[in-house]
This record gives sequence, structure tokens and C-alpha cells, in this order.
Amino acid sequence: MIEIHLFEQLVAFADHGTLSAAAEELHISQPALSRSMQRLEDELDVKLFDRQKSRLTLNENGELTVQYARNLLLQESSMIDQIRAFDRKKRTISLGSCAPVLVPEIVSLLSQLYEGMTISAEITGDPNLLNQLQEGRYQLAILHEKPDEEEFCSCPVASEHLYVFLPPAHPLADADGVCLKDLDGQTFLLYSQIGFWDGLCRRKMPNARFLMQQEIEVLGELVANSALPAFTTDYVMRQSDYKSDRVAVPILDEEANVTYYCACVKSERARFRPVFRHYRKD
Amino acid sequence: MIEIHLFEQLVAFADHGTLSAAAEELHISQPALSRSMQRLEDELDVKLFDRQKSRLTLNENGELTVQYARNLLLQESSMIDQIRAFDRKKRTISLGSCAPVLVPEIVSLLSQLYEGMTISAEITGDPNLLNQLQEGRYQLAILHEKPDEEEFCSCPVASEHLYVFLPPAHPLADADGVCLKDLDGQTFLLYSQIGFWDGLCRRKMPNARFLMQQEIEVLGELVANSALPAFTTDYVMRQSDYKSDRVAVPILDEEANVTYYCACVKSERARFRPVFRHYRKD
DNA sequence: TCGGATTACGTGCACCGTAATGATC
DNA sequence: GATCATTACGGTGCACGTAATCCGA
Repeated sequence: MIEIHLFEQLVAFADHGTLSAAAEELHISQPALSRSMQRLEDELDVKLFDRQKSRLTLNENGELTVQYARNLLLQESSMIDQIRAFDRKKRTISLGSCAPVLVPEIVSLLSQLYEGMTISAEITGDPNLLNQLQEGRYQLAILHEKPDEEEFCSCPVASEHLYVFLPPAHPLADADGVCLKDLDGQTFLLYSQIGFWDGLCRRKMPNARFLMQQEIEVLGELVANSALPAFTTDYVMRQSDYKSDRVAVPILDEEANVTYYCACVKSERARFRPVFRHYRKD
Repeated sequence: MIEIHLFEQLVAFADHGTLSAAAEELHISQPALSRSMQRLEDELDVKLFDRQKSRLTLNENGELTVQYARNLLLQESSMIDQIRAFDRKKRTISLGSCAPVLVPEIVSLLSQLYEGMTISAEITGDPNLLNQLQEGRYQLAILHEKPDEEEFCSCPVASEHLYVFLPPAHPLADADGVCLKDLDGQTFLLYSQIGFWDGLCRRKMPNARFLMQQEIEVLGELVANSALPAFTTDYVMRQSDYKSDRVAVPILDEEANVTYYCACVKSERARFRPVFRHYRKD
């Protein structure tokens, strides 16, 4: 049994060429490293270096050992990472959501239901969200379509309807409704963290320009202080106390009216029963 | 970076079930092992055990870590073995011989020609000797057939002729020669380390009985003090000063007259040129 | 003369073992 | 009471750093 730090030091020497440089990198003294390398040779019972009095170089054995050592070090660190990840995964619930609106509410709910667990949430426009749920990247997902009942357990949790958010002077401000394709070609203010809505907009309005905003406050300022059209939803309008003179014109496209489903893989149904029960009660 | 002995100790605990038993196995005290396991948890920053005051058991993290640790330990020890083998191989010449007679002479020659190298020699009846030469198990081989010139470098080094070694009273003792098949069915004294000769005898005399002798001295005693037929060769008779009243009757089979070739793989031709030069001179 | 490796030497602390304590059966 | 784990405590060996030495460009 040879301690792994000796191999680590050998690799440092291989990377730096001299004991002095490697010792500095390793934050130990040069004599300490020199002795370590002697000890390594001793324990392996194999000469690893050519010693030319004032120059230490790896011989053929040394080169081979360095190769193996790199592997071993890699394996150990990856092993440690995996153990930590495995542990962390057991104490965190990862939520992937196709849309932003429900996230704060569900995170709060999960925090209450699963005390002591860490809740992590990501909003993603990735259409593979369901695959990622299956693969374990997420334990829970918020989807805008009901997933296959064979493999997933799900229940509807909310619905949301999209509106275009126009200044009163906009030509369409008085319309009862509008289709996305009728808005194509215009320039919009758009929040960047809107999950699947982003893909929908770009698909339906391939010629529109979107001025992406990372910060929700900045977007609010721009909506208040420009004539650029933006979007909003009934869910947002219901929740926020944000007042504006803008007009919300409903989008008539079928896809603009979504029902969200909360889902987990079948095998974790029991674990997340409290979540589904909560939403069925409502 | 976590030292590998901690993982070794963890595996010992997994194998023995209690700290006390594992500590005994590891030749350390129980408290030392207890502290090591605490340190391992500490450095991983992951809980590995369920602690029930008087009983320590692996939790899920622990089980996973043990699995990984076994791998890591295996990899390290195999790595060390390979490094040592690589080193040893550079300082030893392995000779594989299909027959015993030439071995002492060639070992002595190699010792002189390659000072400082360790010479190891094996006598083998394995018909795959040539493959083993190719695969690096041996660097030199003594064969009884000339190998393919495309892949191997070789030169003839000696010839040997087989005799059956009979007491004067034996019915065949006066014959000028005899075929092996004519000897089939009899019982012979046979030395065990005779390489390919063994296979030859068994093939040509499928119904004979062979009383195998591990010790050459014992064989000599039996030859001197029994009437059982044995074998010898011209090479043996030339070299040894062993006197006997037995009669050596030549074997007439073609295969009983062999020329030995010393061979190495083509890529090592330069290295072994001194050996070939020595035999060409003769 | 400087940079690099090894040797010499004194020291601290990390880890060990013994002993004591706590807990469970 | 026996077994097993943890905590306490005192001792020690080992690896470290500093300093000295040697060597070569």
C-alpha cells in the first residue's frame, strides 16, 4: 500500500520538471519533496529517476509510473465527487420547470413538506425536460403538457394564459385578441427566464426582434418607460400588484393557453404524494 | 486528496462488520480505527455510518463508498504490480526452452554477455512457446524447429539425438536401432523436466507407462538399480561423466533427431546479436 | 554565483495505544 | 458481565522545515 500523496507529488514533479518548482506548487519544502520521491522509489522498490547530481529526471519507470499515477488520482477525485454528489442528491430535491411563474410557490411548498431538504429549482426551455426527469437530473418537473402515464406520475397544478402587453397608443391596443403571427416582425421586450415561452415566441414569430432582459426590474423599467410591446400572463397579473397603464390583449393561439403539470417518475410517486395531494385539494 | 489507507480501513470494516474485528485484522487498536473512520467522514464531508451508540453500520453512502474504495485499492495494487513487472522485465532476460540440455550453457553465456542482468530460464513442453516469445513472456527461446524468418531471428545452436537406455539383459539391448512405436506398451523411467520430449514420447507410445521423476538424482539411482528402460541422448552422454553398464540404443524415428534453434523476435535482433554471433562462431 | 538536489539535524504534531467511559444486549 | 464504540490523555515516530553541503551551468 502506497499513499496517494506520493503519487500526487510525483505527478507535480513531472508537470514542473524540477523538485523546487514542484515543491513550491505543493507548498512544501524542496527537501521534503526530495525525501518523498526517495520514499516512493523505496516503497515501490523501483528506480524512477536518473540522478545527475544537480538534475533529477524521470527514467522509463518514472514515466510509466506518472501515467498510472495520473489515472489513479483522476479516479480518486472522481470517486470523491461521486460520493459527495450521491449524498447531496439524497438531501436535495431538484425541480425543473418549463416556466417561471409557479416556481416560487412550489419551492416554498416543498420546503414546508420536506423539512431539512435543500430545494433547488431551474427554469429551462429545454424540450428534453421530461428526459432529464427520467434520468434523475430532476426529481420533480413542471411541464406544460401532461406526460405519459405509463412512466410518470403527474397532476395539473395551474393554468396560464398569455397576453401581449401594449401601450394604449399601440394600433392593436383595442383588439379583443390577437394571434402571435399577427405580431410577427415587431420588436419586443422579453424576459430571458421564461422557459418554454421563449421557444413558442420564436417559433410563432420568426421575424420578430426580441430585446432580452436578464433582470426583471430592468424589464419593468423599460415597460414603464418605453413604447415597446412586451408580454404578460393572467397568472402574473393576478399575483403582482404592479400597476401600469398598459393594455393586456389576450393571445388567441391555442398554445398560449397552457395547463401546467407537476410530475415525477413513477418510482418516486410515494415520496411526492404530499405534493400531489396538496394540489388535488385545491 | 484522501489518503488511501483510510479507504483500506473502511473496506476492512465492511468486510468484518465491527471496528474491533477490523482493527484486529489491520493490526491497529480499535480507537485508532474509530478515529480513522471519523476522519474519513470528515474529509469526505459525507456521513458514511449509522451510529447506534454501540453498533456501527454502513449507511447508503458508506456502501457506495466501499464499492468505489474496493475498485481504487484494486487499481492501485495492480498499478504497483505492473510498475514492478515493467522494471523487472528490463533487467531480466527470460529464456524459454523446449528442452533441458542447453539451458545451463546458455544461461551461463547470457550471464557473461549481459552483465548485471538477471537470467531466468524455464523448460516447457508447451507447443505455444513461439507465441509466448512473441507476446513477450520470453525474450529468448530454444526451439526444436526453425521459426518463421519473417517474424523471428534465429540460428542453430546444437543438435541432439535420442537413445533408449537399456540394461544389457533387455531383449532390444543388442539392436542397432529401434523405433519408438516398437517400445510402446513398456514401462519407462522418465525425467519430468524434458520439455517437448515428453509430448513426443506420449504421442509415439500411447500405451507406455512413464514413471515420472522430479529429481535427477533419484532418476540416476533408479537407472542404476532397476531393470526399467529409460532414455538418454548423445548430448547428455557427451557432457556427463556418468558411467553405467546400460546400453544406449539409438531411436530411429525422424523426430528423435533434432536441431535446436535459439530465437528472438525480430525487433530485438540487435540486442541479442552477441548471442547469435557466439553460436555462429562455433 | 546561482539554481537545484541531497544530507544533517532539531522539532512539532499527527496519530497511536492504553485507559476510562458510555451504551446495549 | 460481555461486547462494542467513543472520548480522554499521554507518548512517540515520522515527516517536516531550516540550514548546510555539494554539484554543475
